[in-house]
Amino acid sequence: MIQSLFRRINLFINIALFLKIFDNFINLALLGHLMAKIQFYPYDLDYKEVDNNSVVYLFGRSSKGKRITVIDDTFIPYFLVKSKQEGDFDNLMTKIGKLKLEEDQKSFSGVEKQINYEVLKTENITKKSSGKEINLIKVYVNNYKAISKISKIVQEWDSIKQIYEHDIPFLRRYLVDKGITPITLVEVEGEFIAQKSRGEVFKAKSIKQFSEDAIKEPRMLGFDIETYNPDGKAIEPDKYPIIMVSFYGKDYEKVITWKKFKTNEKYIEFVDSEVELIEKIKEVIEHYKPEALVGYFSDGFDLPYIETRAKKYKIKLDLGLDYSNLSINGRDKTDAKIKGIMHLDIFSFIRRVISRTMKTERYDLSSVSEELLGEKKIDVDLERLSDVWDNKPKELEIYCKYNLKDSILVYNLAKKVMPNMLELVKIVGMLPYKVARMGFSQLVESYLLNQSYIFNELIPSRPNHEDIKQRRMITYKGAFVYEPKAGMYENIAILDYRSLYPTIISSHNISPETLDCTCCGGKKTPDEKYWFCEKKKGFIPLVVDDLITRRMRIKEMIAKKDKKDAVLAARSEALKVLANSLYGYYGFFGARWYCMECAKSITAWGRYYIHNVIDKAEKAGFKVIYSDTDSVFLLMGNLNKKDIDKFISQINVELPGLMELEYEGLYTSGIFVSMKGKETGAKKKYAMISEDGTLKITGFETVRRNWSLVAKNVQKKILEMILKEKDVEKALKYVKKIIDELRKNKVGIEKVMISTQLKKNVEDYIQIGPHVAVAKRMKGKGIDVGAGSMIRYVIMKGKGMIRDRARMVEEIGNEKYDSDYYINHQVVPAVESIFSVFNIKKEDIASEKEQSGLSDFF
DNA sequence: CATATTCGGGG
DNA sequence: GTGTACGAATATG
Repeated sequence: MIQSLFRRINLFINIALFLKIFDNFINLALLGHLMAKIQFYPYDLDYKEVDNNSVVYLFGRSSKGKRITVIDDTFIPYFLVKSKQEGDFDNLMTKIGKLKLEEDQKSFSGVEKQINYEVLKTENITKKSSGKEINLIKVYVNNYKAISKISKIVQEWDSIKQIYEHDIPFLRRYLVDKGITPITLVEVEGEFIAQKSRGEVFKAKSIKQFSEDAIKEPRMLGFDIETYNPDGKAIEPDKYPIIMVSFYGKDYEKVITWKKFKTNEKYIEFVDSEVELIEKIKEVIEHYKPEALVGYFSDGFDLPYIETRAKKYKIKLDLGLDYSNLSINGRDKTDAKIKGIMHLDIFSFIRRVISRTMKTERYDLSSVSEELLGEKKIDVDLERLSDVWDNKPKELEIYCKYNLKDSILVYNLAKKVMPNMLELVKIVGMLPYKVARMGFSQLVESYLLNQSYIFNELIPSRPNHEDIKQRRMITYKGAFVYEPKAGMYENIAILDYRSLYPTIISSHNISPETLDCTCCGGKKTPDEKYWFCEKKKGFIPLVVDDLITRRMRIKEMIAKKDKKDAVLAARSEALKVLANSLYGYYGFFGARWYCMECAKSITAWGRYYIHNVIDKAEKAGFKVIYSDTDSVFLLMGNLNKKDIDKFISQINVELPGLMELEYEGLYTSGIFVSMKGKETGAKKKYAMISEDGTLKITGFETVRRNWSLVAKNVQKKILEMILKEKDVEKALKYVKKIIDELRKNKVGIEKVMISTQLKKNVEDYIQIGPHVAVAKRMKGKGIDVGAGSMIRYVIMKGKGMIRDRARMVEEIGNEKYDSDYYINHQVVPAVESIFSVFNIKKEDIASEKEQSGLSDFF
């Protein structure tokens, strides 16, 4: 019955498709093969080999707002060759020009197909390399696969020094050489053709960038699935079905589920089975026509899950604009692609790019939404979902709400970070789909590839495995961190260097080709034996200069506006991120422009400049209490803001180029704690309170998962009491009160519960921790737990090892939790380093007696 | 203490 | 994607 229904639906789709093609034919007839000129915003690209040719497909929005696929087969791939002797060029070019390879390839049907790889033509060109103009042979080949095939042969010849630019990703090469920036307006000449596709298809004769005008508000659709997942176990798409899916877009909200219950919610739609639910997913995407499909961890969860389920039912997920299937790539399934639709996993982008400006330590949808949108997920007990699904469908409505809310959050997050993503796309010139998944090193490299073409710089090759292995072993001295003296301080001014490393690269001309130049013996790097050219600006310093000055211009524009401009702010942020990443890129083992000497020199100069400020600050009468990389913490003492300003300008006159020391702010008080069991102050662990009363906590592990809530809360509370109210006595009393409540078992179970995730199956553990012991017992009771299960347990009173006293919350009954454990292993360790600053020992914190001589401590 | 593994995110 | 994330944190030898 259902089968025949599907056949009917399929037939219907096929008829619709036929009509569409027919419609295109009519268009074609009307056009009469007339060449047309159109403009569109490409937002996704793909390439294929057709008849031994490399063909590029550009998917985008036409200037009329419709979906369009532009086919371009005019680009000829190439690589570069450097010969050993320049005199031999003509002979060599002729020899290379004759290269041709044939290869038989078996196709699906077993028919052998012949593939040709051949050199189409050769050219003599020049490029800059290591600061010099060099002559190269540009070898054009018939398709992109031929690059690796033919370059490998050429590389072996005696007359060849080296091959270059044979390892540039094809689409990257295409975009750079054609001068096309994704998402901005591109002009194409050609004609509309009939081809199976969602939207129009246009065959290009020529293509060029038209303007910097960028696509406005991509049409987005947020989505999220819920799956049947008994016992909160590791996720198993092979075993359990998808039970719900939600979508949220502009004027669109929907939840689809296949268990019926009574509801008045209009957004809930019922189907009869998981099969129908998957078909419905396809239908929604077909009708909504999103340009961007956005999910949260959808690369690693939603889309792979949907794909696995669809495969089980033999449903084709031909969602691409060209009806190609959804493809899940990457060893760890971390890349889900739909051709012609930007699938954006917003989690990936936020964690990689946005995270550096965020406070949250966890990147789950709820924490991220709370920080960026000011709202959380709906709080439901997901562990019950499978039970409700089986036994109490009446209660499913709240789960539908929960499901929809996730899509709403994802949609709003995507909207929020879209300016950042699109600005990065424009600057680095890479596709949104890619940018959303790139780390800093890749973003930087993408930008450098673009800039190389503009500056006519030869692109260095990727390192091979051996290089990477060696590079990984190299370590070098990093930034300077001052060892603070533990204690509480008042009136602290923080000064820092604005963009320290980028301005060092620029001011000291730190670049691979300016390193140890032969034209001038420049100033030697402190602590090192290198120097950098003082006559000719290097490629990367030029790029950094450009990034810094562009950002300054944008900041001026922002200052002139009275309203907050999200796009300008995003552009400024993107430029800053790229400039800041160049230092790390020099030292990154996978980098094309890897330069360990450069990275070393940057940190060496950094140490030099920060020491310089420390020394001069002390001479000027400030007491330095802390310093890390690019910042110094000064005690104001008898000095005031004017003295600070004077000091800063005194430093700044002497700084070269774009380097600048800035005033970060004044903090009314701050606390530095000592290292565990040691006298010395801990680096990177302090808490400060600024003039406006905001608390800044750095390095304290207040947010770690396997701490009980009571310990986390106490730590934060007492930092506030000490810094805000400057009342150590109150803080101590507070801790004692909590300890007393623990002793009397008055603190609620939810606050002493500890959550730890099982990393593997219970049987596989050799070391039995408390959470494993609990899991074992759960198994004994027939509760199915395994790798991935979150075990929540409480340590109970009694004798013996801690693991034998761990109980799951449901087991507790009238028993009491072990107060001593929570006092001595949770609360006291969380606060002892803070109190030891005031000479209060842990015995004093935990002692049952009311502290008699508290005043002794002050 | 060095090396191997696993985790995140998702239900 | 001219392919095979990544960097931190934890577990094991």
